[in-house]
Amino acid sequence: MVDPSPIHAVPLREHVYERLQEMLIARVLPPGGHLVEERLAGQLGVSRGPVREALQRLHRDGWVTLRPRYGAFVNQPTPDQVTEFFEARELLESWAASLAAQRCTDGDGAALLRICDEADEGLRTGRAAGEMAALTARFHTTVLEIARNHILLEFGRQLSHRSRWFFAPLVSSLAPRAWEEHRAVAELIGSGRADEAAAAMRTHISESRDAYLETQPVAPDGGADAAVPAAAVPAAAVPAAAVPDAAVPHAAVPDAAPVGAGRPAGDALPSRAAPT
Amino acid sequence: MVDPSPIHAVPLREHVYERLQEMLIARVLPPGGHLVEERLAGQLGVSRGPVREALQRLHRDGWVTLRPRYGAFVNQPTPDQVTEFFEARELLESWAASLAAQRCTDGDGAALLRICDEADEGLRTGRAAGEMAALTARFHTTVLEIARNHILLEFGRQLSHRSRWFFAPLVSSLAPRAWEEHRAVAELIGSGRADEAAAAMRTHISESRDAYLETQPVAPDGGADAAVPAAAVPAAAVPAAAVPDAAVPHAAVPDAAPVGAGRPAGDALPSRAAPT
DNA sequence: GATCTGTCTATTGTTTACGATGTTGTGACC
DNA sequence: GGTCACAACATCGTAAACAATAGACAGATC
Repeated sequence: MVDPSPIHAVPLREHVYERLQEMLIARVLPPGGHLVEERLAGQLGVSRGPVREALQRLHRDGWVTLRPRYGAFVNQPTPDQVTEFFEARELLESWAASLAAQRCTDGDGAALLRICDEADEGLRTGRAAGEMAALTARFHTTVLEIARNHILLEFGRQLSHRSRWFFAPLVSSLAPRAWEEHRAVAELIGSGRADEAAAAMRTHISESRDAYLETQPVAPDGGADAAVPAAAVPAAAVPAAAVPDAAVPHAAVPDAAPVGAGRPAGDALPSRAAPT
Repeated sequence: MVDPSPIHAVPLREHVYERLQEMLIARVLPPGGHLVEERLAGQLGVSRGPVREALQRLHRDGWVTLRPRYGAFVNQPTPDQVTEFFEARELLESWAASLAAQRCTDGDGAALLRICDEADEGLRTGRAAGEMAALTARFHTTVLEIARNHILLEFGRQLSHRSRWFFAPLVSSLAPRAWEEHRAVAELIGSGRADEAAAAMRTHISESRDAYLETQPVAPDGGADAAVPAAAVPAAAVPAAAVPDAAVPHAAVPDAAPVGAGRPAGDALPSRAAPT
């Protein structure tokens, strides 16, 4: 079962973690679904060890719930979680914008604007939604990097991933507006106007939250309720959308290609968004 | 070798994680030291599995550095890390104080003040430094809880633990002053004055940083994790540039009592500080 | 003497197998 | 209908083994 390609520069658990993240974002692993170590291990072509470790990290990062002796279940955002998520983002990122404005070099500012340019180009040419989402993630991560605080960066990265998860079904709908706001933030950061940059970022995230809440009905809190009304869900697919959270004892999970199946480093996965 | 007590409500890795944290705070595992899975497993009376998982979590929480095929090394705070740490704390906790002031119930306010009372009592009677540190942690965690944002709470908890680690050697010296400030914050939160509470908390943490820097000489830079080159290169992997240099290849680590040796739940460890 | 090279050792990364334990759901029974 | 025993399932932990590799060390070469 050892895969023939000898390149294992990074531990398997990392690959598994990323693969599972992709599957969660793509809703291949639907909210409420039960993640069984052995089944995942079989699907990914590894043993249970790395899967266990990846699941624990997914748990710490808020993707799944680990019930001590029973298993891992895919989280689905409750209204409270959505509120808290955007609140945290608003805090962290507006502060990051402020710090970034104070610590921004010419190169940093240029890098931010380059991302905006690339996004504009992408919007004109109608690039894939996944790529645009990756660009968005890169913009926000870059702001965090310019702020030059590794703790903040780490926290922000966690939030950024979850953001991709939330927005996966409707990512394209709000892109043009968002990128106007991104550019405004970038210019304020580049010119060192800290307070204005922070305010702009706060507004941006606040609007992004409103857009999310208008478009995306959140699951009712308690969880006993099944059948999320698929009404307002845009045509953006969502394969197994209405999943009853409680009681999906054996949610059938489609197969997936084994991990680490020979591929040196580039790892041509559909969307590799998390930058750096 | 199976431990005779049958009560394993929580996974062993949790116990191991907490035990290792204690050992790190107590400097039983000294900064720069090499943590060898098998040795720790032997010392704690468990197998390698739970130790691996605990080490990975310690890595993710910033306690140790994990070098892919070589091992786990205890971090030691560099000046930059100290700066970033207090910066992050100042942000998170002042924000939390503001939110807490807006969302504080009568019971919440009373709980905060009760902690302050207990601390005053402890200061008068000269209670152990470890207990006072635990009280401090509890105060800050309680503020985060009153803010009612689980993401913020989780981030704050991570910072709080590291705080105990930083301050372990000098925890008693700044206690009385700190508790005056704590009480001031508590009263502002209790009376709902958000902006003032935030400012007070910011001041408190800022002073706490100054006290730390005056007393504690920080190690010269070049320590733990790699330096992120901020923006510019999005794809570059940057595999841990600056190595721990300190080079304590086989730091002798004293023995420790096995984990989970009997004891149902109360777990009478010397200082059980992390509240909830 | 300094540098390069090859070997050796220690430790991690991963797999496999097994037993113990806790959770959940089910069906018998009252 | 409600309660209890039981079986199925999945995790949790242990143990043992092996491959791969990073680092240390000794030896050869310049």
